[in-house]
Amino acid sequence: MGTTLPPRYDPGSIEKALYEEWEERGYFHADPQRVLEGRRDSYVIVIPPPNVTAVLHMGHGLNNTIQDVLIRWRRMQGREALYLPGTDHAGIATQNVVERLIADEGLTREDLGREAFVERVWAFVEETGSTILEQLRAIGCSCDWTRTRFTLDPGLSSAVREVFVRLYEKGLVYRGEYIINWCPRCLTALSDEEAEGEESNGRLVHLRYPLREPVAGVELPTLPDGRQYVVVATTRPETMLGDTAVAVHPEDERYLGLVGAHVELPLTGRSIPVVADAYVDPSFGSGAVKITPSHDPNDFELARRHDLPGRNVMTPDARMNENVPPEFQDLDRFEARARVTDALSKLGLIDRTEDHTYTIPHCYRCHTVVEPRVSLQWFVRMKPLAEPALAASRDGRVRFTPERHLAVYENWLENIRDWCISRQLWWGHRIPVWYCRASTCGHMMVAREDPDRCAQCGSTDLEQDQDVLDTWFSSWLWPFSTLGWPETSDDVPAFYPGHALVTAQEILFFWVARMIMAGLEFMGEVPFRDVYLNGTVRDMQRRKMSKSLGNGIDPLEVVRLYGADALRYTVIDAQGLGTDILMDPENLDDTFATGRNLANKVWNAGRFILMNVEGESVADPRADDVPLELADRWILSRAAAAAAEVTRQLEGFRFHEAADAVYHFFWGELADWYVELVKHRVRDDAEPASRAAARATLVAAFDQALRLLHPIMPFITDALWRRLPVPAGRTREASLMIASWPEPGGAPRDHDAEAQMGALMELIGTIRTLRSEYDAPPAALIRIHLANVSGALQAALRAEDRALHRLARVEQVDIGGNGAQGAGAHAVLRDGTELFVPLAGMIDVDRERERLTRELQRLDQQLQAALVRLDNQDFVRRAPVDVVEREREKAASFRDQRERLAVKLAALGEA
RNA sequence: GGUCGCAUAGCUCAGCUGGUUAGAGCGCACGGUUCACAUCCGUGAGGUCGUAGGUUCGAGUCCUACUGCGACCACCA
Repeated sequence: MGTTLPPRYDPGSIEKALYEEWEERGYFHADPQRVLEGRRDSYVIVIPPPNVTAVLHMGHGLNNTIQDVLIRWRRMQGREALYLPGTDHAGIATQNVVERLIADEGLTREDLGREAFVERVWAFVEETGSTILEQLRAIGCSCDWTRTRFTLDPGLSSAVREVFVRLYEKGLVYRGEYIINWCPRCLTALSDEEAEGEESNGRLVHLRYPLREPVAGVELPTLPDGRQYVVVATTRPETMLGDTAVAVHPEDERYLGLVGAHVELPLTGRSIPVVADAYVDPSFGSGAVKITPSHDPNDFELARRHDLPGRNVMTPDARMNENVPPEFQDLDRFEARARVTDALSKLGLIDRTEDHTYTIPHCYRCHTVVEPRVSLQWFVRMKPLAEPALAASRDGRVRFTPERHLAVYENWLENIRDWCISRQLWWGHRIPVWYCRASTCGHMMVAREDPDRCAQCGSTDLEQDQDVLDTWFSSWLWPFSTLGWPETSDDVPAFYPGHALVTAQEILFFWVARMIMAGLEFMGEVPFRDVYLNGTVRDMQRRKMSKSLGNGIDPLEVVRLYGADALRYTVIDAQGLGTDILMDPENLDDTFATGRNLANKVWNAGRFILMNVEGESVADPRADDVPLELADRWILSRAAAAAAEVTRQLEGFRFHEAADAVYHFFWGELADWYVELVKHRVRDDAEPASRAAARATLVAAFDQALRLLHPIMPFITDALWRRLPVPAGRTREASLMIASWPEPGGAPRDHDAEAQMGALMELIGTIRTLRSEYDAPPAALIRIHLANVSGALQAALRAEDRALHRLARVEQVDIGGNGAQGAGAHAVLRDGTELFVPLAGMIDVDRERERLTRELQRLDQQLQAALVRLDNQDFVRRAPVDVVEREREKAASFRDQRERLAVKLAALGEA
């Protein structure tokens, strides 16, 4: 003992060593045996695996802190808590990063070839891939690092294969030629979710398509050369080169005679038919639509219905191909757009052009405008998977917090479309499909193990499908693939299903919904009971933090400046239910003030307490022979209340409220009141029994506060907790991390003590207010008069007879009698106790008179309101008895107070 | 176009099952060197709870409409 703590908390000096110690002692490790043997219930959170190339940002900071709070809290509750870490190979994202790297060397991935390129990516991943996991340690995440997983690990890869094969065998995986979202820059297919709509300003160009031959009975405008024409509109004029029809609504009277006729497709000379289809909205534009089956999803569908051919006019990188007139060949699509418009204009075939705002899909990785493209891809049939997932949310097997996300989730599942899972990338899980290359065979094999010969013809000339799977095809298995599935293990039965899934709402569809589907399909159970969707971290202009905007906050910088605890507390305190979090990247001092200040306060309270309890043993305040005083009983009762409150809030994922509750107990009650109340009792010269009780209570209350705060601020709480003395005969864990959570109801409330201290605290507060209001010199001792003193206050004044003197500088208290005369300040406490402070020579009598007048008016209003209510027969008859009773008491008390006030006012007037 | 959400102090937000005088932090103002802490302590000002109706004995809380924001989804060329 004896080493005094420095007056300022220096997180840097304790965090790293503490973390290493926790890890070395195995506190992070979850043991399946303890669960399987029934000794403990599990509590499992799998991390949303960050991209392997990612660097920690505030979004991760918030997300992982929430997870760690839940994990640490449950661990303290005695659960076998597993926080399972890992990373995602992030197909396109990672491939793009490495492509950019080799571009600096003047190389493309084609230059390297597939094998060398993939090796290159592996090298990069091995070199940098643990960065983000290391950073999670810095913010205190208690992950079980012995179970760190990567989506491309052999085990997880075999899970991917198993799932692909099973779905194929069930007929839920199929291959087909469809129109899909294609990124012309990444040169791969994308799922619908990966194509993000972004609003942009374009032009809606109305084109004139001349009729091949005159049609009778249809009123159509004519060109100068006398030919009739129909007008069609498009935002992408270049696609007209791939038109294979024009469509009108079957009941559109304007065009009835036109169906079956042909128009000439300008610039190409091709002749294309007019078809009728209900998809066309007669009220939009001219009511006629150009049909480009190869470049528009709706047109693709319509063409299938009408057996129309497609005509692909673009290369994979979105340049015009050989299917267009020579003058447009090889032009980029946007360049072609301008040239086609020009050419049509010269021919007098542009009817008009208007500005148009519309939403077009962009690649979610590189933001290039997606080009719909017909190609041969692999898909998962989603309806059969979505139905059980819907049922699970409807019967409450999965709950969403905040609840409103449930509707979004269900809406998506109800309208689910098939999932395009093949990607024309090199980095990822290769599709486990082989094609026989023997000229007469061509057999396709879908296999768990790499085949060495064709199952049909025996040829060894096999070629594996060139494509890889969507990254999310491995992520959706994360809750069980990380536990070793499909191999049998102790981990699966011990830790599946898990409990909470904490993530950002952006990946509700990408990941959460699909995990629920996969869990139900392959494990027969939902992967977690609760889905908590945390808010988004934004800057003061509410913009999302991003690298490109440069408005991010580096969590490690915050840790360096204020410590991990300050970071954690700040984000947890800011995480209201369903709210975004606003932080100012320009002003870290203010942004993290809440957490930083609290850490400092905890540290200093710890200093004070340790300073006073060092060197001697302390008792357990609940032991029979400890003569607890009022303040002691009060703070112990408040500690019990805080435990109940914090627990309740955490159970409801109300992080802000949980943080607020600990904060209020710690700072507002323990530090501001209890510590001040007992300062004189812990001194060496204090009365020994009283001193012993105060020291015992101080230690017990601080212990409780540290436990409640530990999930949010693990470092500072453990560091201080370890130095607290242990009551004789008691033992304690080596770390707060594995100590027990104060269960609500574990200690009884003391309602008498709370009422008595409440009255005393209000009295002290009121005296302080009056002193401040009348500018009483801080050191000046005063005398007060009390009348109509409540029983609670009487008891409190007896028990804490020095509190008024110490906390409000009151040197004498006169109770009852008629000393309350002359000029002075008057106040009535909530329990009806009247306070009179004679401040002769110190107060402004006029001002006080004004104040009392205002007070009188206020009381009048309140009295009136109460009387009106009591006058209401319905209220009196129907409202609960205690409510009516309270109203009566209130009215009586208002009337009482009013009378007394009037007297005082009169007295003041005469003074 | 569809679905959902939000509107409470200067700012950011709590207010959970409708029930004492609607709260917190920050900011602001005033005062404070008492041996835990100025990253602190004490005190204060500041609210017709978006608008209009309704339900109820009672509404910040429930219902309806309106206004203003926002999110997600969507095939109007």
